[in-house]
Amino acid sequence: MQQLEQTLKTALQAAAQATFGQEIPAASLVLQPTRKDFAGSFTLVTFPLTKAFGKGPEQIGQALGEWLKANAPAVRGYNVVKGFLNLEIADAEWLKLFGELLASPAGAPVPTGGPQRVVVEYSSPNTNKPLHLGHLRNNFLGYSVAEILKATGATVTKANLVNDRGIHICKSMIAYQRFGEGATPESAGLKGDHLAGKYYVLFEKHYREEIKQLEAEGVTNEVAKKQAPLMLEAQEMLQKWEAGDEEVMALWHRMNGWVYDGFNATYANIGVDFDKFYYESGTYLLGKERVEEGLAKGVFFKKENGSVWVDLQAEGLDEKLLLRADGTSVYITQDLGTAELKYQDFGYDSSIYVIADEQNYHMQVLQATLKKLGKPYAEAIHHLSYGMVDLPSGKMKSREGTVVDADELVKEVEEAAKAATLEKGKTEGLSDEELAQLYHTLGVGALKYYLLKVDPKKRMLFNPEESVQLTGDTGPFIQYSYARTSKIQRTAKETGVVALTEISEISALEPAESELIQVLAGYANAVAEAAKTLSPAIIAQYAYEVAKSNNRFYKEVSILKESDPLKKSFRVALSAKAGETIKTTLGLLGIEVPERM
RNA sequence: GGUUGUAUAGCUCAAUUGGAUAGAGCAUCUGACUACGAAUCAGAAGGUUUAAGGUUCGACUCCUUAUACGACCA
Repeated sequence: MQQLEQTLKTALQAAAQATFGQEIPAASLVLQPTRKDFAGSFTLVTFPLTKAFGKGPEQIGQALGEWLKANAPAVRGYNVVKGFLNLEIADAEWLKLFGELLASPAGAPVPTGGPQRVVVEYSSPNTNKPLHLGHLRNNFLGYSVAEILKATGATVTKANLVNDRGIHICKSMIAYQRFGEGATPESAGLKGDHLAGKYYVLFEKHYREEIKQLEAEGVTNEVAKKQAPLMLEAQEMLQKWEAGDEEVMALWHRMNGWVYDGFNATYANIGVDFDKFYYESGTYLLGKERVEEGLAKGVFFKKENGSVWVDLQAEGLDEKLLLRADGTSVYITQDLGTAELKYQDFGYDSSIYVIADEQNYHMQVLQATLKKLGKPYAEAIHHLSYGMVDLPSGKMKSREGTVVDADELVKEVEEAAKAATLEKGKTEGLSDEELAQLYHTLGVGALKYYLLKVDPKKRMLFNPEESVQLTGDTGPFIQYSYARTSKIQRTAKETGVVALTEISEISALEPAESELIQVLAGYANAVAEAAKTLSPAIIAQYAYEVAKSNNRFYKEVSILKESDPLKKSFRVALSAKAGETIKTTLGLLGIEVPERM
């Protein structure tokens, strides 16, 4: 694509010189793909040239187009609609472009001049409850953004900061001590994260009852919340934890171990991975050191009660608490430590935090605070802020039992894929393991595509019925398009058809062919744009576009039934390239492709 | 109260960053399988882009004000 666009731009400059004796300013020399309803493949907008050239937009378009048609071999024809010059490209140019595509291997890096060493932090779960739908959007986004950045040639580290300490963990532990009766994941027949989550819910339930009880005795709600025995116990446990109490630590290790086993199973199931785990329990002390450093430098200050604050009013933010009066840390304390650890470990020039948009303010504070400390990595911090996932019934609330559990959801989409596959009845000869793998590929593919196709920064609605849809703008639609190309390649191999490598002998192209080539050539653009904006949605849209174009090509021209052997092997090659592009593009979203479905 | 985000077809989302007649999918209607795989393709219908002003050759996009919903900070 780069080369063809360059050819056209050079030709346009020559045309402008020849007809108007002037250059087209670089800012105006932007070619955009021609809209569907008009003839042509590339469009130059001529409105901006009217002043410089002293002519009307249509006159300019006519003059440039006429010159190009006569003098530029790449341009086969043109048409002018108002201020738009649409250029039709000669088949030979499309073939040359296809030759370039064939020469560049699948997944070749797309250099963008963006950051080279990147840390993407995502997932970052709490160890007191299992993953839910909201985490899925986070995990899919983080994984995908990391893959997209890798595709630009960057060295990317996927990091997971586990929130493994704090009062919420103690709540689960207290409830387990009281009601657990020594249960283990094995004895309970539950994944470890679900087991821990069960006790967290139990804590909340009994805690609410205690509050009610106290209120009945005439205590105000506010006081009751603080004085409920369960809460006092939990706080006592937190202090013991900070003091390193042996018994508490043993229980903490034991329960967290269960939870990690559960998380790892979920991660494996949804196909995300990490290069590095950080634990809040291992970073909050370093964070406290940074607070001390800030005090020593005089950029933080202490209030009379001993709490430590940073004043960010000059940055348009407020005063922010960094350390409580009793010396215990708050959320941001450990963030200061973690940022530094990550920098020590990986020396990033970009550090991406995949965190929901409710933390926008928090992330601004973190960055501003690091700047105050004069940390060189403060500028490298980027918050990939994404919107919440809503359910048709409203917001997810664990307290009201309206959470969608991640493991459950995956099971459901697999079931839907299974039902649809059995109905189609096209999978004869596949083993049970292969079938299970297929249902998983399709189900998770549908789910990932559904969550990733929406612009990350937008709040989105999760419709359970739509998420398991397999037709239309969905993951399986694109996977199906791939499966067809795969079948073509298998049959071609069996019948001894060899994909063309020397394209110069092909003469005329069908519209569906040149269009597909143009779409395939857009891969680099899509990756560059997605990397710049940290938006997998752009990749999802591109994948959909490729699949559509590939389907049209499949429908409109014969591939294996073509009688001309040269054309046949050209089309086999084009189909193969389309399949390959779909595979690498979906790969950037963490979606796999089936050879059959 | 302060800061901030969002508002596009019945529903869920796009719109190449200021360009053409605002596009897809779902749902509705019509057509195409003795055709390389119909999980597909072709088509119809569906819009005062929340409202009112402004900027200019040109606005869903930028500016002002208002309204609605959300998030965060006291």
